[in-house]
Amino acid sequence: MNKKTIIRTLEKIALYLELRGENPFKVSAFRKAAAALEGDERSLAEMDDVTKLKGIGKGTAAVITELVETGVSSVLVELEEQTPKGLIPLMKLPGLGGKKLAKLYNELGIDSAEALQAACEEGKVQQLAGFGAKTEEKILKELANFGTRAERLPIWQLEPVVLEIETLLQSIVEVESASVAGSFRRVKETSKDIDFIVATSAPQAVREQLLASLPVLEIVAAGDTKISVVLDKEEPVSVDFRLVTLDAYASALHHFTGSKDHNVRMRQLAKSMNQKISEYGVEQEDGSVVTFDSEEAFFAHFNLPFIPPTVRESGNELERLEELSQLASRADIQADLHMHTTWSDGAHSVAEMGEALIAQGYSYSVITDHSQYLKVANGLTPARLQKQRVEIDAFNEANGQFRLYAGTEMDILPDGSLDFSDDVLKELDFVIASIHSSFSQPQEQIMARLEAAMTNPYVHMIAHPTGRIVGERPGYDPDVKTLIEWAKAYDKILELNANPYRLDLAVEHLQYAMELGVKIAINTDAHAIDQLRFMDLGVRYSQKAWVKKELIVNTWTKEQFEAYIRRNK
DNA sequence: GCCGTTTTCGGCCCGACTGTTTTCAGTCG
Repeated sequence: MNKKTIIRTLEKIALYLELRGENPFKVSAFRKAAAALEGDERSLAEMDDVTKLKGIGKGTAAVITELVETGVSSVLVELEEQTPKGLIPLMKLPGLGGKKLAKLYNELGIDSAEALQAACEEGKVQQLAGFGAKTEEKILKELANFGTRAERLPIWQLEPVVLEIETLLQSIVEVESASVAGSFRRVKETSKDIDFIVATSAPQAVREQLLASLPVLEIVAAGDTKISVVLDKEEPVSVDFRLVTLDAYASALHHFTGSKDHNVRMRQLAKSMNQKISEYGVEQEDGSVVTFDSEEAFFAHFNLPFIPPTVRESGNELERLEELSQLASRADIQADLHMHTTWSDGAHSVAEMGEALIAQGYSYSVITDHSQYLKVANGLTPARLQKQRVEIDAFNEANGQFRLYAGTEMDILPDGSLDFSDDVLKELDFVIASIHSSFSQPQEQIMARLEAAMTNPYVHMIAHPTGRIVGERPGYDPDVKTLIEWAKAYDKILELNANPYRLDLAVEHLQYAMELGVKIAINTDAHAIDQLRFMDLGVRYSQKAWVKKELIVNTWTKEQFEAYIRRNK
């Protein structure tokens, strides 16, 4: 019995209890037990006594033991027998929770979406106590687009929307301060909606301008402090705005950045100090409310260092405070080691990219256009590579301290050979190897290709090591653990590709890379100047895996970097 | 259901919004 199955079973039990209208604290006890298991890195076999974990007691431990010994949970089986299957998906219908669904089932026998629709159309629902005509109408409306809207959207779909809204907020004079919050600010790979915190003393004016300027598909709620809309984008995007006064801004930003578990931990901490955290500030024992100029000041109030949004997840981050200073921030980044120009499939010239890199504040970077195999991307032959080098040299002569290195993003071919000979590679400053073809090969073949790159003395880095697209495709299925072990053995760099389509390596793999002390490079893979902005996203994503600054190659100085790239020459 | 240096009962993070209510329950984040 694996741990994941046990975690899922506990969560299922919680869901069923919720559907029966059970005590919410009992429901959350099962979820907490699941979270406690998930948050512990040990395997089940390594734990001698699960009840030692905080959140697991007699009841949940009995479920776990039974699962380990028999493979089934009698508690869950019984719940499943007593609850109609059709009710489960209805939990996702906005506005309906366990209590209401329990009532609909108990009093009207509603056990499916179809039955619910029929009951609403017959006007039976509005006759129930606690329900009314509006509820019935809302249920019908939600049933109409039930299942048609994506539950969570990938970060690359949300990022441009966030940029657009940020620009709009900056143009509204009544907005004193504003920031995105929620899971997007924590750089989660997918989000259910986008949250914004807006400081203003004129909420009505801000509300009017937002509603007038945004492509609103639907207004879900529009109160004095909260506006909730669905925007008309490729996929409908839910956006929440919280309007607060400037003195409550830092507290609200913290509160709505979450995560939920992080907030719970913070509130418990406050409570132990006889204080109370709300989104408006921190209430003291005497009833007065302290507010803060910044999130830094908020954390300092509890004698904590600033905890970056990206690590505010399980609550365990409060146990890892001493590691926070080892995390990288955007200001630590000296270089971007992977990008394209008009020589292959990029939108800007070498000189234009160079200027933009200097404007980013970098002290060096590498131009890495595609290699000859990738014809669709106008990949470079050895001859064109030489011509490009002349252009790069000219740029360097004209630009003093900043150094642009000549590199390549070389394809690893389907047959396991590399796209350039060693004679070509050794002339280059920096060699990236990557896979862009034959994704569906069996794992052994993919690994043989990667091994060819790993063992070549002139290759420095493997780019986007799994080829995944966030929320779209899993990639080419390498044995990532082995790949990371090779990177350690052959002293190669693995990329954290910062493009929101990729975020590759993913957090779980970065964590293993950290265990082994493998070097990581955070690169934008920019095909145009405006994509250089993804560096910030990549750096913050690295924080989620607690990647150490010293292992991030592009935080190194130019001299350190040169020492590494010349090591085999 | 879980937890405990206010410890075996009584609380469990907190507040906004909505719709249903004449003071609150349910849902959501």
